[in-house]
Amino acid sequence: MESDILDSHGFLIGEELEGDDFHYVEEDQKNENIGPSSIPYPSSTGSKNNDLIRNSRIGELASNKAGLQGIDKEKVKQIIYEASKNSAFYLNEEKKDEALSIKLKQMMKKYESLKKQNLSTINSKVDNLVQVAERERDLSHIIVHIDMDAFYASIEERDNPSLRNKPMAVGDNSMLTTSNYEARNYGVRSAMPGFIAKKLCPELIIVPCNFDKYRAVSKQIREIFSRYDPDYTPMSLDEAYLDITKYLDTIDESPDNVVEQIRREIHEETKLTASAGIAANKLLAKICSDLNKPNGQYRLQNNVDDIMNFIRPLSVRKIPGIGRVTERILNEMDIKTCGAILDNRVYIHQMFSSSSFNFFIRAALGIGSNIVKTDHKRKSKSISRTFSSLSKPDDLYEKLRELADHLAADLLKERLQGKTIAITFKLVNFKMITRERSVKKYIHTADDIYNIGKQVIFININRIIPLQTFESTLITFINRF
DNA sequence: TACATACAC
DNA sequence: CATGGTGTATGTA
Repeated sequence: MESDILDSHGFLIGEELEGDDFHYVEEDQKNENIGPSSIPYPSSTGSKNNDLIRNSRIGELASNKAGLQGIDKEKVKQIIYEASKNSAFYLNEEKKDEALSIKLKQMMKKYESLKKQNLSTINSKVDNLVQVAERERDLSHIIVHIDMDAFYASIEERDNPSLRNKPMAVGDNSMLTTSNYEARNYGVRSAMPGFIAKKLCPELIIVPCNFDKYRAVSKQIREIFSRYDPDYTPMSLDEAYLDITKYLDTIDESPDNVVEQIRREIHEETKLTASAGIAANKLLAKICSDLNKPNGQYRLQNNVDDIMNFIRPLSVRKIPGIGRVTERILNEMDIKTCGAILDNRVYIHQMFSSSSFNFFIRAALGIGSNIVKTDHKRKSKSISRTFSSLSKPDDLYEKLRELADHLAADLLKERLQGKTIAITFKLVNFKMITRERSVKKYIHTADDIYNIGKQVIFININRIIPLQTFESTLITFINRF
């Protein structure tokens, strides 16, 4: 996706928030995670409605660059706010935001006191840790990240020409998974409810998901990937990492030309476009693949100076693993770019866990993994469905039955078994509660899942979840292995 | 182990 | 007439 506020390198600073396509990932999820998860932040001022619009998921939906042929950003925000403000969903977002603000405020208290201290004794220790990270830098591989452009939407347009050049999205009235570029001009984005999108763009055409088709196309592009790296890592149906180092040894071509060729083959064989990033590791390749979207590629040379010049002005939000919340925390400390992470490394060190510190520092140095493998061991299997409020426990058990049957069937396909069953209740107010139970022996049958799940539900209906709220709307079973 | 949060897609 | 589903990592108790 094209950026609007560019610095000398063409990188986006500050603004951003285009958020990529949002895809259901039904298979081959290789989420190699990364970032700091729950950060022990405490703190902030009870921010109000306006802040919520700015900070929450709802605000995030509005903050992209709408406004070419459609409406401007303020208008988009306003429409989303009007459509959301009285909903249970919005209320829950507001609550979550308040909690976050309190934590942020406490964090800031700590930060302010740190700023008054003399931290010079810690300096050398921190610099040492930076040196340790620097020694991990490996510039010997050429890693490619390939990302299909508006994947689901492009497939639907390809197969139905009447959809072309019109604002269109894939999904349904309650949730969109992808929108095409015309729709994005109206502020219509993935992860936006269809009914809100329609308010932003009344002409919007919403096409239902067709996963079988997307999977088939995914298989096609993966076959192409395997020609260049048999050990490529698929991250989702439309995205993958390749290590083309070995391939380059067999041929007298530049990395850029090879990637052009991959993208050309994708286009010839699927009539779809892809974008790509080429760099020394997965972190950098991923960031690069976003820079010349759609239908473009970006090469970052395997050279420390180039990498540092590239990463220094980059908004922290561009780092995979730094999301809305972490960005907010960093911004609160006046850290907006990767360069600022390095400049404030001592504060980062004192404010965060060591694993978070290590993550931030490596990201800011442009250091990341360059291991690209196909094999992957799954750690959990889950199934979840949202349904309208239920009033009787028996209704809940019935849902449990259905989901347990499905889950067991899926487990059988992969010959999986596990020892932990977790159930997530989504209450009518959108609050999520999870309760789990581990057992001694491995289980995999629908009956076992059902029976354990039923106990978990039974206990919590009577004790933790008040009868009223157990008009919950969702159940998830998670099986850990 | 149990639960919550953050993140990606 | 209304805001999804699957998976991973991490912090805290």
